[in-house]
Amino acid sequence: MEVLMDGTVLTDDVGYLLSRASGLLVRATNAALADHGLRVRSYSALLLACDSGDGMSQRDLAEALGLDPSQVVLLVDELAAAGLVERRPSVTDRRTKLVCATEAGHAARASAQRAAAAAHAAQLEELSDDEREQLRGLLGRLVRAGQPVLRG
Amino acid sequence: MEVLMDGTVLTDDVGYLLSRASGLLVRATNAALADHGLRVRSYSALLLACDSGDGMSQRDLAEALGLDPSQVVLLVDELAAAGLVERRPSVTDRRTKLVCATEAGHAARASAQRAAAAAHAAQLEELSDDEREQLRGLLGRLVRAGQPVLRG
DNA sequence: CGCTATCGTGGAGGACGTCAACGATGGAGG
DNA sequence: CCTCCATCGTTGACGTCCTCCACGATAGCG
Repeated sequence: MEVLMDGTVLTDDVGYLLSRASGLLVRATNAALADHGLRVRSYSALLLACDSGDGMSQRDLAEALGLDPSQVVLLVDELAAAGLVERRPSVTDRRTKLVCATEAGHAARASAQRAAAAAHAAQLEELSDDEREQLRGLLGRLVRAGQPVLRG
Repeated sequence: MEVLMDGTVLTDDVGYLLSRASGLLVRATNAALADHGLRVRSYSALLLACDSGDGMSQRDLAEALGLDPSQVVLLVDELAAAGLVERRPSVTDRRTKLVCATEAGHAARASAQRAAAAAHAAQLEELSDDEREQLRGLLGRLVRAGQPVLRG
């Protein structure tokens, strides 16, 4: 067991700060994405669908997003209802449905990404470029250590 | 790949990593605190109640936790039902109720803190002490920048 | 052909976030 | 003193999110 001085003061606890910082950024990004009819959840799913050219199984989507597969159903339903993605049957496995971004989906992604990046930058303006990179590196290692199978 | 734009790849997005890392830590800490009948929420509130000797108004609790005051009501109800805190009337303002930790509350805090710190350390073992400190500093600045009024 | 695993889907239940309203109290101004 | 408004705790409503369990359909293996 190591030095456990973390958390003696709540506002200095890494977990507390992580939760608060995440909440602040999510809220700000949700507000920015509202104009585009998206939320962080659906926007993230749209991003993944766009970036995987051939489409992405809902199972892989769930794993990449850290969600339960049952949540992905509603998420894809919502995106499909908006015409941003479509479910295409896989030719190799008739159980899986590949989530593919439509042309409208790619267009929405482009404009939504600008809005998200703006909110993002506003929320992170406290940090310099180097510090942002530092933060990203540290968080990336934490996430990959806690969630071993992570594509990318 | 040397892409420097945030969000071009979802798994490199600071917001995504923040949300995932926070979720991982919260889940692990909740599991560790379950044996003590606490969750991260109630544990955090208990910490604040313990550390403010004279007690803490529910309004200040809400602000410190970043919650809506209405949520604090149920939170304190739960802790009070478990005998860990008690609501004492303020002598200077009869509207406010000061949340004070009982002796059982202080005891529970001590044992729960060990469990929480263990889960904490396990989840953060990927990082060195220096890096943890770095992370804490960066997150602290983010939170304080986004939530100007924050007291220790 | 069975047996087991996986994929998408649905539903139940709880935790959580947000907002609006209320009674009780405090504080400032006429 | 009395009136107006702000604040504190509380309640309720509504929507989002998470977790788990179960089902039909399909895959893969022996």
